Amino acid sequence: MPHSKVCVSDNLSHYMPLTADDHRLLEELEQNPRTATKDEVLWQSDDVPATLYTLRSGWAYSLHSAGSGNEQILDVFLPGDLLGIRELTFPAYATSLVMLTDGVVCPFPAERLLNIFESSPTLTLAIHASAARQQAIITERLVNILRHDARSRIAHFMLELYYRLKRIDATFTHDFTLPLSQRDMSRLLGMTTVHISRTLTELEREGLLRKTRRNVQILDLDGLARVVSFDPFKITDKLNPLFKGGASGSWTQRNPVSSARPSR
Amino acid sequence: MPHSKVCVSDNLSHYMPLTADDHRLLEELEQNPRTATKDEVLWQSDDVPATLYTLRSGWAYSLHSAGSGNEQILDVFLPGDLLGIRELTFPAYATSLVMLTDGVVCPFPAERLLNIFESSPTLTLAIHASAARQQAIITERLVNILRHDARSRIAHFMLELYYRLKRIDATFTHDFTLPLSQRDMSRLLGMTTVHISRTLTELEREGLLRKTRRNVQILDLDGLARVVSFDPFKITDKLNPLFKGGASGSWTQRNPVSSARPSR
DNA sequence: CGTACCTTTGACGGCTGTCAAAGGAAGTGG
DNA sequence: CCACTTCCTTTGACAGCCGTCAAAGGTACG
Repeated sequence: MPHSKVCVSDNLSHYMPLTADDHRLLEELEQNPRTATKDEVLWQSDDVPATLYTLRSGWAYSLHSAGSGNEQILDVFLPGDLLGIRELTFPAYATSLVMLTDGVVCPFPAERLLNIFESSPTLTLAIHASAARQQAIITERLVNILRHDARSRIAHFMLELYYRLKRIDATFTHDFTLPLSQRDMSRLLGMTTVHISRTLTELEREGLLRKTRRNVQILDLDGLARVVSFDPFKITDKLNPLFKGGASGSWTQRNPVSSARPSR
Repeated sequence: MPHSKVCVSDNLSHYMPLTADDHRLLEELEQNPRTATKDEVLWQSDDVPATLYTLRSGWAYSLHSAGSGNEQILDVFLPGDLLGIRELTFPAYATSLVMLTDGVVCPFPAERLLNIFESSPTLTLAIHASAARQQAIITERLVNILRHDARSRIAHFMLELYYRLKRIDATFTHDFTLPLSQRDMSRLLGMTTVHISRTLTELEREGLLRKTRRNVQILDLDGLARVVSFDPFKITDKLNPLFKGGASGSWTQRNPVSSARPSR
């Protein structure tokens, strides 16, 4: 297993302190863990969203298919992520969800999430903060893709993963498992596998990054950051100070704005 | 004024029936309308999100800036849209919001939205459905950009606008005002203005589309749809049948799943 | 040990960016 | 109403990044 187990509580408590009740509500979501095998499809395009998942261990991705051979990976999900919120309100999924490695997922009915919305404003806010970060990751990646060349695209994605993994894994180093093939990366970054290969070779020749079949070594973090400015603040755990201390009750009495974004 | 006034009630009631109380809550958001002039900046990157807006009339866009001359337009907002939800939970905006035309906006404090979340589950759901569609528009556009050439990018964007405008404007025809310059389109679609110009000329020569300085004529809707398959269902007003009839109360008793997505 | 998939490398072509220049449209001030 | 400025649009020449096609070697798995 590439990474240890992370539960949704661990993830959401990054955003704000959760009460014992909140933790209990989240544990209820994870009462039915089951193993999932690499390449297993948790849902497909056109399915009606009814079951959500938490990802306890392993990696997964969402795949947007349009015509034959025209596939785009949208999300890469890591342990602790909540799967399916983005498309919950639609009458049909626009993407499929596929396991990238073996792992453990916890399916739960969508209604349970709605019960949380009714019973805990704090958890509701934390879940929406989490969903907003998932969207921000996509947005940052795709903005970068639109405006930079192959070298920058790959550097940006590696920095994204670096910061996301460091957040969930205390034992994390600059040498980590990456269960994505070059074909996966091509479908994520909008390039051909041929060009992915060429560019990885170039990055290694420059001493920035070394990718083997299932590992990545970040050789020069600052060098990568010079290639492309990835701003980890864009997917920060920090909340809008309006919401400091959680949501319930005191929404109308505004908290003092203790710290705006530190100027860079 | 390019388009008539549309209020948030009109927008959100597309998703589900709203009660009189819901309409009243939404009207409270729009108690302070004010005019906004073209190029006016409603917020900037790094501001702390505290005030949200509804867009009553006129167009606006959100702009992601990274370094000098490196700007990307993320959203194009039309009358009736709610501005700022996407970044509400972040400690700082990642984008600026700029008026594309003169218009009328209604600022309201973020706390008011949170009060809605507490008092109306139905409205909460409608607002999140709306936010999810805003995200889906970005996702569809950027997936298309990654996988298609300039002709398809422009065709896709025009079809997106066509369906979005038809939704809010009953008097809408195939000949409509488009307050976007070619420079704006270049920042939206990730191309240079030079290539936008070339490609528009090509599309007109093919009899698909004619763009003048501030108008667009869709000459051949089916022809455009053959260039790139834009699927209006991906940004549909239809809700997940789980939520039919609104949110309150009956969440735990699942409604019968009346109709899955019609097969195409 | 054989098969399927992944990765690497080379040659070639095309789409799109860059650079440059000129014409047109809109707004401003006299 | 007319100069003047500024921004937008168009067109051409050229270069470069990246896709396509092809083939070969490597790795994992049964």
